[in-house]
Amino acid sequence: MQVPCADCPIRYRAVCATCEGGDLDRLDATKYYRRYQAGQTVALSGERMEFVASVVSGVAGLSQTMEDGRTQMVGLLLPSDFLGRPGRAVSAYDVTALSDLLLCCFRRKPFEDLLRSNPRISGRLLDMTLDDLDAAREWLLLLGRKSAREKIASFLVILARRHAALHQAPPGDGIDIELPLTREAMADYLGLTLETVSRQISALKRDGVIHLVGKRQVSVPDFNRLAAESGDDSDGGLPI
Amino acid sequence: MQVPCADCPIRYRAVCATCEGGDLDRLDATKYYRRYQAGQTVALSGERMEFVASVVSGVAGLSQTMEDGRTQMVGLLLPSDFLGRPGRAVSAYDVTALSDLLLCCFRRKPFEDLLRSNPRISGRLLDMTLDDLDAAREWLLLLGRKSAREKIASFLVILARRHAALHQAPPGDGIDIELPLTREAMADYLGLTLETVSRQISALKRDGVIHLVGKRQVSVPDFNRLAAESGDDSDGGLPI
DNA sequence: ACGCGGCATTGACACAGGTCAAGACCATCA
DNA sequence: TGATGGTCTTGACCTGTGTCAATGCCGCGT
Repeated sequence: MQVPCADCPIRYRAVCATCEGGDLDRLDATKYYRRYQAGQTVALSGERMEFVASVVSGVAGLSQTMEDGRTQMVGLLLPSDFLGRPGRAVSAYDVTALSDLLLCCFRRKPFEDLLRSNPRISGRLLDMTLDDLDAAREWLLLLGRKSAREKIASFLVILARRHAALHQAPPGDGIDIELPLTREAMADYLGLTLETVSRQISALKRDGVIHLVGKRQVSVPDFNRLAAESGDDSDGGLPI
Repeated sequence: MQVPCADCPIRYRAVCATCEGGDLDRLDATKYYRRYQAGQTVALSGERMEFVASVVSGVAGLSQTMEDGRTQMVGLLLPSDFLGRPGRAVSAYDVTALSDLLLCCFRRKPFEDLLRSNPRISGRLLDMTLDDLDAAREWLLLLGRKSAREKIASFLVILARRHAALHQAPPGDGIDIELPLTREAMADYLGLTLETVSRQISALKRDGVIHLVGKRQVSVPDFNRLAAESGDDSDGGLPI
């Protein structure tokens, strides 16, 4: 049931991207897959997690919850993203499968050994972590300063960009974006309530910025228009 | 004018923490200091930065600005924190000295060589980056879900914790916290306006949670009370 | 001693987004 | 075919925080 690393869909974007030959064989030998259904819990904050993993397909969310129940999603893991912190077995977040999810897992110990012995992998992980940090900081701007409408537009832009990055094609007009999250999960991610998410999506639709196909798919007639609604610098940062 | 690494105040917390003997000599030989006055710009978003650095003393802020001028601080660099991204010379953020600032700098090239050749340093940097990521994610919760009052309290708690961590003593009652930021900088960091910051500080004072000594120093009669106001889990996460 | 400029505080008011509540839509299952 | 439960939408109202404006505080230079 396992795909050989050489044929893996995330081969060139995941932690293993820079591996070759022997290293890849080694990973191939120790990896194992895990599947989760939408809604299932992958790990709980404060509990041990015996593995680290790459997301092969599907979407996972990292979230934090306050004592009174308020919750904020603090990370969205899409295919090729890395889950878990080497050197710290206790999860700092609740990890949930937001859609059906396939993980490519490595037990901690062998993976940490590999990290220590192989600068290719540790370098790649450092780079991915720095990217995560940049993404988190972009999210700080979104949560701290953007209006609800801008938040929704930004979120759609990010989904489109990520989708495009994985398929190596720039996001253009007329693309369809699949929303892998419920309105509630979007609200958790965007620091809003689900009602506000719903209202703003309706407003963007009313204004012709997006069209809805069913409830979970949006099509974007004019990508630049959407990008403009997001409030970000139009020049759009670094190409990835 | 340079302190030898062996006597450096941030010796055991900075990127260089895990270095010894020859490595330390090598760093000692290539490092150089830079000083900035409060308010000075260290780097601008989109411009090249020729060095990476550790903060020796003082406070620096990373911030992002939207086209219409809204700004959000996305990182606060305190003594021992690392500034700059190895492998990417163009700064993604505006970097400002929030107080008088002393940086211990390394030119990019030699530092990147060292990173490649020395797993001690690259491992330490990975660990620090993962800590930064965790800190950023805590900040996401703060920006997305906390009330203005909780934001202020959380900020004070963090300053107290960081101060304590550097001096290896847990934050107790009766401590004084020096605010190294103007109300405006605090507002930028907390996703508020300076007026709201001012009002909430006044409210915390009125309620006896804090006392003000001048405008820039707060004393905390009951640390647990303050921590409770922050809305965080009381058990307070991992000890550092 | 005085006036100036930067910071901070406080008040009055407006408004974006939260809260509460009612219903619509739609797939599933008896 | 209708009942059920999950998801989403929409409306009416409320509240926390932003906005705008006035004033206070304090260190500094002359």
